[in-house]
Amino acid sequence: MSSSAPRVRFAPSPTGNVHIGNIRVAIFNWLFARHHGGSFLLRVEDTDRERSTPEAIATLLEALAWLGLDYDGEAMYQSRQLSRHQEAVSLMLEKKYASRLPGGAVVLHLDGPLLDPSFVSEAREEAEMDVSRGELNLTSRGIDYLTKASDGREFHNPVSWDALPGLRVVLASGQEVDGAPLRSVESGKADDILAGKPERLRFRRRYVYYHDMVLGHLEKPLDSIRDMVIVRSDGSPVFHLANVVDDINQGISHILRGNDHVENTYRHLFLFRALGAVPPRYAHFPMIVNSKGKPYSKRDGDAYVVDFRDKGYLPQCLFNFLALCGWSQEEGHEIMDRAEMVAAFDLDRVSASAAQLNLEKLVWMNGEYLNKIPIPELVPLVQAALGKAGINPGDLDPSWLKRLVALERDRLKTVAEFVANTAFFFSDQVTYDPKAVAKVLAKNAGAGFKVLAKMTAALTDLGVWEAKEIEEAAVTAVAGVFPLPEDSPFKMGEIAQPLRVAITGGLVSRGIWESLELLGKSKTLARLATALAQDSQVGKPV
RNA sequence: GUGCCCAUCGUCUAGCGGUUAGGACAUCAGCUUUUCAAGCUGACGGCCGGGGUUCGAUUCCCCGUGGGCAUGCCA
Repeated sequence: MSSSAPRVRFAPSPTGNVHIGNIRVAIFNWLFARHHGGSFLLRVEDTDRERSTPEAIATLLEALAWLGLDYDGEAMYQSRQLSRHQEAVSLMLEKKYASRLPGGAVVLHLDGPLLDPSFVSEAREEAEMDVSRGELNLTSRGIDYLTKASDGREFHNPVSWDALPGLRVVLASGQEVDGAPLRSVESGKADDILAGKPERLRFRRRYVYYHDMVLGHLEKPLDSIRDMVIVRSDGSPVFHLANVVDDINQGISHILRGNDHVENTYRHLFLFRALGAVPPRYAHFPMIVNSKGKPYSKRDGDAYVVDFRDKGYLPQCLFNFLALCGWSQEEGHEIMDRAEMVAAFDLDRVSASAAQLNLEKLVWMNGEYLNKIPIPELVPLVQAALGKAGINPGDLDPSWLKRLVALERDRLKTVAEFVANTAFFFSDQVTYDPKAVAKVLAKNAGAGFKVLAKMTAALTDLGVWEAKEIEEAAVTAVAGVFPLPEDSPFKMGEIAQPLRVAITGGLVSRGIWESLELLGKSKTLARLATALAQDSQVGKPV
């Protein structure tokens, strides 16, 4: 094991949308590299010509940049590595590790010298294989037997002789015979055995194994791993080949990826061996599943990185949240900036079980981030969100917008929410919530309307249009005194709420006096008039 | 069919043989309040089942069960 700085990579295939499960893998790779002072490389696996468009690649790079996942050096493009892939195939063909099938495809045989003791065990315990469900055929390198699944599908199971040490065959008669003659068909004894209808094969099991930095010691019976096609009939390299060759060429020391690749690992080990390379160390992360506990599919639209951006989540928050999906600290620290995460990141603390996204917690966390973000940082985000909502931020007075952002920020959960919360500032067409009108204005024979009527004159005459003055004028006009005494027949809610409904149309907003100040005198008065005009509607549904 | 992986409150998780099983989000209640929130305080809520091993299992082993993945000339 080398003690030099690790080199890890993120190797997505650009499909036009970056899934959060993938981006979390990128985050873990990035964290691992930065924690150890290593390199985080990017490899774009763009061999799927149809899906790998320049736009798809741009989307990918944009997502990485948005989350601050800076990669070291130039990105490698898999589609440009074809000659390297071909060289690798020639080498394996030449060394007889692989052979060309009649159709032109190339297959790597997991037997012979490739069974390196560093990842393939010696024969161990006795094992048995049921071959009674289908026919048993002999091949040049081993056997091939058929199995049938309950749904009727048939599976070919080619197994090399090397995977069946000490082979014995149990015949239909119950008799157990030496399986060695099967290897030398010429002896004629193989026919005898096959004629005896083999039911079970007995042998001593060998295992392919490796140490996973998350899952621990992992192994899989050699007889359950099939030879692998590395080049298709049309001459193109398959994923496994390209992936491994590129990893070798990029000098990757640690492969950190999703759980769904565990099975591939057992086979990739052979590829590294066949190419004379030392395999990297591996770590496999659990998957992220949807609210039903199932893996995200293309239909779970919520799961794309851009969706989270569009919904108004902060990149630093999504980064933090995703990092916490499967990784945790013993002390339970959750809100962490990048430096803290880099310092604390440790594969030993990565969970092995699947994580379901707790979207409500993401909203909460985004609020935590938003409440602390400096105003100057939030303003541009708000401007973008407003722009998307059809409000030209260029038309707004910058200092006014700054004050509005300051007013909103403390309780904001997402940037997108800002637009909804402040809609009444940007449109004179106030939409009255019927329930709010009924509850606050119309109730008690229009008590709310009366309150509005009382304060209208006072506000009209008000000279200094600032929150404090507005409050004083309004309260005095309604209650006759200011500040409101404890024993006043008026509650603050009875004064503020009608005003809030009149101005915003609803029951919820930030501080009403501050809101009025920002809205301005003339608009405030205009809305009071509009609201008062609804008085004739009392008793009717609005 | 075969193989591999996983399993603690509703969700994310801490726990690495002995704990009143801890925290966060959500929920509920109380306080506070200028509505709604926020905030504060508290409550509710969990070791998938069965066998072992052990003086003692959430923890270790085995068997189930459930979920996921693989078994592609997809990536």
